[in-house]
Amino acid sequence: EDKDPACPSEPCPNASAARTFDWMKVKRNPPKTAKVLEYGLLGQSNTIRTNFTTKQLTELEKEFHFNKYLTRARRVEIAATLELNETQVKIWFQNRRMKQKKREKEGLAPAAASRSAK
Amino acid sequence: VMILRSRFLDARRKRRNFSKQATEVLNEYFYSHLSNPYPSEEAKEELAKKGGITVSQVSNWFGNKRIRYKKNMGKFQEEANIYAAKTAVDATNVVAQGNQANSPSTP
DNA sequence: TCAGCCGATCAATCATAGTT
DNA sequence: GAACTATGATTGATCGGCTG
Repeated sequence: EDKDPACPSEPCPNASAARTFDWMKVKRNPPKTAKVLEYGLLGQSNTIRTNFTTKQLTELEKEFHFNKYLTRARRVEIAATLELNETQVKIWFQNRRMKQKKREKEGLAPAAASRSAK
Repeated sequence: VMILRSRFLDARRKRRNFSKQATEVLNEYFYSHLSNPYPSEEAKEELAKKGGITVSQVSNWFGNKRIRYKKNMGKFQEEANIYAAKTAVDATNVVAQGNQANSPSTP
């Protein structure tokens, strides 16, 4: 069985095997969280994912238990207290809510789960 | 500012590799839909059922697979060929168009 | 017109399981 | 058994669509 002649060189746009489809080219914009802080050491933007400290996470989690949704005022408050952007706080709550939903959904259907008895 | 990599507390991360069966089902879908490997919620449920895993695990698998595949396509060529031979439905462009009565080559 | 939310996904990273 | 690789899960952040 012969598939295709495989293309030696070049971006052969018609190879049944290894074609590059659009989804493979998708590129996300780097996080805007790149702060150039005080120092002018810019150059490469800190396109790094912010690592929240345990303290920040603890506070956020605490707040989440109190309110699943934040008001503008509360968000400003928390952001200031934890030294985060309002956006970061907003996004954190959004992600947290999704996580919560996922948890509930999963923890509520373990039903039959027995593959092969080992 | 040092480490703080206190990622501890995550004892939950007790990973277990999927069964051969699950991996088989997932890869079959992935490679037979290589032009658009984004299963719908229904498809995910179907795959989850066939593979004996959860829908979330199916989502995680596809997420990881897509990223890793495009990161290093060459590394998956062999695997692609293996599964490509198994199920070939997908054609260049996704599909759809209203016909739904017969599938050309499918037992 | 526009900011916040949802749902899905990305992308980097963690921690472990499997190989060499 | 260390060193390296394969892989499942987690998560801050992005994308597109919908809505008040």
